Amino acid sequence: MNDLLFELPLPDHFALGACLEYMNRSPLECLFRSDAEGVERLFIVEGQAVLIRLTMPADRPQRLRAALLYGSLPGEAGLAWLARYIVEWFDLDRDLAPFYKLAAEDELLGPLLQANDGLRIIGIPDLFEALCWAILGQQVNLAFAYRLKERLTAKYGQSLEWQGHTYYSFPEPEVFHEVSMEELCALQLTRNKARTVLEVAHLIAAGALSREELLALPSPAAAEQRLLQIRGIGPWTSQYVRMRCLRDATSFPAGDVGLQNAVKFLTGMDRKPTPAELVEMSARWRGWEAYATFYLWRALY
DNA sequence: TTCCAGGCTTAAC
DNA sequence: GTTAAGCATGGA
Repeated sequence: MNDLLFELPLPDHFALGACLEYMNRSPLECLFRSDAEGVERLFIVEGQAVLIRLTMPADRPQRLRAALLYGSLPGEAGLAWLARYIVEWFDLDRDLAPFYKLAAEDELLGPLLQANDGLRIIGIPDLFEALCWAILGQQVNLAFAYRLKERLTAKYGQSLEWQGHTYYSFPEPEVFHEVSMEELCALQLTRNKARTVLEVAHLIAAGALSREELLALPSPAAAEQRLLQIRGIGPWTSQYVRMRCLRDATSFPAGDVGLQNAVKFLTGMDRKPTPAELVEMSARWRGWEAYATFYLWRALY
């Protein structure tokens, strides 16, 4: 089966190849499977497992093609949901021209722009997944964060075997209703991570927290404040979620150690810049701080 | 063994 | 409001 589902028009300054290079950065990623030409992901659409592959068709290079590898054809609403997810995933609605104009003149970003031409911030459209990924990534190295996500996903998510590979979808928050801290700690989550994941799962499952609600707040800063009210969610996590889920291009995780290391490496400083120094530096990227961050991260891999 | 990793909370100033 | 210490875990 390889049915065309739909094709999405692509904006300027988009290159699937550059996005895939980012997505291929870790072999430990469990929520999609990517290669040099495309990416495959398992979705649960209207309760049905649907395995999708995204590519750029050679005959229509300005389009992103979604093909159905396995599962039943979703209905109209399901297809619209999928298309919206993909737009959010690759940030296709954004006009990147202003960022490219600004970054081309920038000492640090200029070279990164060329090396990653057409890269967009790869989003995490689902709020629960985004929060969990940020929580799991707090204060641990990325390899370990990927292992934690894989364990959480394998234990509580849905999966599909197809052509010798196992595809996973991230667990729904409702699944954690009866899950205990001890159960999550057995997966090597610290108590703080376990407690925060459960708290977030309960809030979302109860309807007390949602992406729509956060986006409806008067400002991204208000959304950040709402997230900060949750115990276990600090500045880094809320800024990270603003950046990768809420799609706020001005979010700037100045406390991020990866960002600090990238700037140290690119500037040749003999120490990591402080968060205050990074904030000061980010003035020249105003309006595009999140994109600057995402491109700077690329200097590390 | 020590230090670091895409931090957070709490307590003290 | 700012800073310091404690926390917990794997990787190099």
